[in-house]
Amino acid sequence: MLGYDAPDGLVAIRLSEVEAYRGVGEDPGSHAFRGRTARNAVMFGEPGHLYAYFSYGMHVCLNIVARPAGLSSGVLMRGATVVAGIDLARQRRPGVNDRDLARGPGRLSRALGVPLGAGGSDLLESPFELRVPEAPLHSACGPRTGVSGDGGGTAYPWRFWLPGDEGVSPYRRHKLAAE
DNA sequence: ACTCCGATTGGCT
DNA sequence: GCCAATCGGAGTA
Repeated sequence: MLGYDAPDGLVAIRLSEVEAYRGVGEDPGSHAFRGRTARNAVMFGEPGHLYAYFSYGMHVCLNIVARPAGLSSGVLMRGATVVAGIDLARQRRPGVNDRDLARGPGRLSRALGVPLGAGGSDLLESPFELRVPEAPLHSACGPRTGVSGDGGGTAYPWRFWLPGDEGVSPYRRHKLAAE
């Protein structure tokens, strides 16, 4: 579960789907593959911090840094259900079904109200709250969505989701590398 | 300086 | 199913 206490109120979500990205030279699908830049610097920093990036000119996507500082990594939060502050989440996403409030990476950041500028924040400190499930979850894994080129195929089956969970994002075929 | 394009979404056919 | 929206980063010159 991840909560964010924004100036206008608190929303918390329960994650249903994530994608893992490794780092320099290891993972062609990773923003860190070609080395450290100003944009991806957070991926090289402390685990538990927030790597936020801006995509398609309109969306903010949120990642949790997972590996020790000096390496590089990110876990993209792709799908979730709202478990607290649902009225506020509805305000932030007018006209959207409750199920769809956080079901997708761009939707998720909007429902939580996390701005791009929050990138680099420690998710273990206020105004964030990150909690891990008490018992292990049964998850499925498969190819990552939307990743083009070599990083998208079955060589990197690092999309993880909870089968049947309503917070899993709608399936989209990833772009396959040439065969 | 200039071009290409994306870890997407929502609206329209 | 198809496609426009929208803009910063990264690669090239």
